[in-house]
Amino acid sequence: MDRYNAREAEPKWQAAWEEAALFAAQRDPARPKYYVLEMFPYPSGRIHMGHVRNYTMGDMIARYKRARGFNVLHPMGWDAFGLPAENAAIERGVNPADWTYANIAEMRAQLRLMGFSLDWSREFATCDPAYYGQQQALFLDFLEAGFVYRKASVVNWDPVDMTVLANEQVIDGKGWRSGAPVERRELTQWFYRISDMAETLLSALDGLEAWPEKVRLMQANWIGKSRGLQFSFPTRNAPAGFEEILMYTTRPDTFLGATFAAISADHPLARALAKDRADVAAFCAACRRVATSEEALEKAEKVGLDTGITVVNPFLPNQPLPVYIANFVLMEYGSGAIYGCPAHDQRDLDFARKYGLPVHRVFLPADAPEGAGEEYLSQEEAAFVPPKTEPVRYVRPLAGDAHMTGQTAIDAAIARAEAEGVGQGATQFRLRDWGAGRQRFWGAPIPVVHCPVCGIVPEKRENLPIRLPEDPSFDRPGNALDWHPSWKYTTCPDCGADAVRETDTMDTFVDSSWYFARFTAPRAETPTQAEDAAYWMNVDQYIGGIEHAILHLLYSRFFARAMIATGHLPKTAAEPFDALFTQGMVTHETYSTKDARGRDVWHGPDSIIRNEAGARLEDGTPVTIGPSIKMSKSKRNVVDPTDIVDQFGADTARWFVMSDSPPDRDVEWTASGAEAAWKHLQRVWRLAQEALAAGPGVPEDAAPLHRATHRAIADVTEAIEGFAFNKAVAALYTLTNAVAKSRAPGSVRVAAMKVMAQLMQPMTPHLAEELWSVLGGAGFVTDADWPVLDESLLVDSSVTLPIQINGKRRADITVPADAGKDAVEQAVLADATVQKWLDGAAPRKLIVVPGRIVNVVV
RNA sequence: GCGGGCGUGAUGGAACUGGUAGACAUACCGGACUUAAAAUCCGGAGGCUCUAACGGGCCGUGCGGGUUCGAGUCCCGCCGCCCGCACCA
Repeated sequence: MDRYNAREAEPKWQAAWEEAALFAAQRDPARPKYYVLEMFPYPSGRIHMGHVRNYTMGDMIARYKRARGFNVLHPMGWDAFGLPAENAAIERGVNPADWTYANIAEMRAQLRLMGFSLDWSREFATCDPAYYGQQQALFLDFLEAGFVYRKASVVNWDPVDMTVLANEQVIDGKGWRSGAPVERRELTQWFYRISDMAETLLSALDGLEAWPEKVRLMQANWIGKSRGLQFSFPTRNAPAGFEEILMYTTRPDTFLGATFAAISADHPLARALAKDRADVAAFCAACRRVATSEEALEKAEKVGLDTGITVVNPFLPNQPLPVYIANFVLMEYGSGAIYGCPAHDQRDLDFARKYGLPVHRVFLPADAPEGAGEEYLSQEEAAFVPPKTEPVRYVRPLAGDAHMTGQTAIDAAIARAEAEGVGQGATQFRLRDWGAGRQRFWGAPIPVVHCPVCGIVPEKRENLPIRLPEDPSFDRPGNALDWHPSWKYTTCPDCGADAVRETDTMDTFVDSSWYFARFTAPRAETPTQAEDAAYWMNVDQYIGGIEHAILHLLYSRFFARAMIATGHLPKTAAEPFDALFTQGMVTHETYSTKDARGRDVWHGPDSIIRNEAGARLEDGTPVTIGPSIKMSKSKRNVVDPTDIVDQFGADTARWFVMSDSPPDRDVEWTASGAEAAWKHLQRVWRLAQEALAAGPGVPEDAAPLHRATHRAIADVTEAIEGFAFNKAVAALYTLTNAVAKSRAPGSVRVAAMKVMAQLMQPMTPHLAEELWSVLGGAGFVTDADWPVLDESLLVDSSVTLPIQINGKRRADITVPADAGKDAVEQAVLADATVQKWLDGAAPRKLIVVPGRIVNVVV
């Protein structure tokens, strides 16, 4: 009997689908649409197993929905701007565009081998001028509508590479590439006004019911809403212009526990003082030397400098508070100034003890005994920070009773402060505006011109796209657009004077913030096309990695709203992704040996001989087997999907990554697992051949196979709908076993195998086509309707009920499925095992759950 | 520190709103076929224990308690692991 030959069948069916243009989506208002999208890849050069898993999930949904009669849009493109292309240019002297497009060609070919049902006619790369030109048009509309603006801000600056660094690119205070100490610089930069939408972006999260709770929480935390009191304290001894300091607190109930105030080193008052006082200047400079990364901040000791200035708390006029400049106060949050309440904040307490400041208690645990120690903390005590919802006993209440919860006290404190004109309730967000300019070459140029006469002037729309030059050079650090001999020199679109282009390019997150909308009309002369956007939006199912839970998804939600406001999307697209699924990673064991100096040397799976006893290199050197972790080049625990396709075919890889592990968890790639998947597909193929060759068989055996087939239809359908692909695979194994055991007539087995082909089509489409074809199915199985479930076949005529005695299973009983409670009770009481346990007595209790279980209490 | 999630055989995992724990698979063991191996097919299997056998018994979902006729599932208290966020005032 012939084996199933994936190497021949897969290209054959891919070509046939292509020929029939099965996956080219056409707008068709008569049919319900379904838009399924996987996060598009960065063209790094090769696809990896993570891609295979991600796109197989999307393909399963796309193929399943198509079979259910939906008009499916399932596009693919390339998130093609970014630093790796520039690094390749610097290291190897290649042109970033050439490098990128070569990678795209390579990866496109690899993706096509997988047989995904993608509409390749909609493909684009974000580095295509046709794409980023429309992005520039969007930018101009956003600028006009006020969604984009310029402001000065403090950034991490690498003085060697001459570029701004993201916090993630600062390692131990040094630039990740240059190793130079990072400076904090104030630069004028482009920003998206996302913070104005903080409230909307937060409250709309509630409506995203088909998003993982985890992602919604992460976004909510990132937006970081807090309710508190904003107020000013009058100053003494402060320079002119600083008669008061604006502050913010979320715990105004601790107002009377304030014993000091602190401002950021970047606070205007600190800067003013630094001009005249060397000690202040030196201290502030030292604070700034610490990079803004969280890691660096956490390690830094909390230090402060007494300015000699004091502020007066209007509720404690006789206790002026010293004002410190402190390294832990952030200018970016609130107003850059705080008061310290050491008794109820550990950080403030550490600071107070270090500088010998008083520690005044505001409240005690509700059940604390009255008496000594009520007003001041002893030296050993930690700060008392109970949840706001917990009732406590106030010894220094600003307003309200002695006994109340923190929240009640906060509300009362705000009310009193407002009534006395001392401050007002205010909401703060952690979310800051999105700095969207990068001093890099390989990004979409920001389409504005700096004119010495007119200032910042938007480029004329008819001049878009503003293309990147095709001949950049990377022989010196910094932004190649800046060094280009001619590119930036232009004339002012308004007055015609000599002017220079903006050389900042857009953050690559901009590119990915609207590509899903562009896919609905990828060749339109405007960013989107109204009918297409109205028909295809929203994305019904979005699938990608959890690593994009915050930035990409938040920026996309912002962009969708800004695009609605500027007329590029229908109002219904404010939340562009109806459902989100975050898939787990593909992991693999790691293999290491030690070199002469005792350092780890990593080995790839294909250089290892692995058996039960362990692992060794081909020359016999024993190898240490490490835990299964995400496939990565540095640990070399990578399996190339193309190798698997060569060896077993795409269907095997697809089947394997859907098996065993739930899609939101990690799946461990193993050689034996891949082989087992391949064997299973071969087995299915063999069963089809056997079914075709089978004779009349045993007619009585037709019914069980018929039932097993419909059980599989029910289970696979439910599993796919519920994103439980591992259970869909399990249900198909069960059906396979049923066919293998069946002695039903050949025609019945052929019918079962045709259903098998239909149910396997979303996972292993090539094998499914081959089966469908030899079994005599009409047309493509890819184009066939989903099999129709006959629910009556799911019900058995009799059921076996377990019998528990005192909650322990002791026996079982088979009764007609429609047997009434009385009939079941009688049958149970007649059962030999039950009679043995009852020993002649009547049961104390008899619980019958129809169709489920019986419990006898003796 | 804050927030979230998870602990089930050798392994990945399954178990609907409390109702036969371990589906399905991997690895493993035994058998058939074969000169042999591979492939394939058939069978076994949570642990302990009693029995010559057929069949029983006890224990068992991280640990300890609770609710219930009945708990992997619900409640309380611990332990461990993973992930995200964090000088956020």
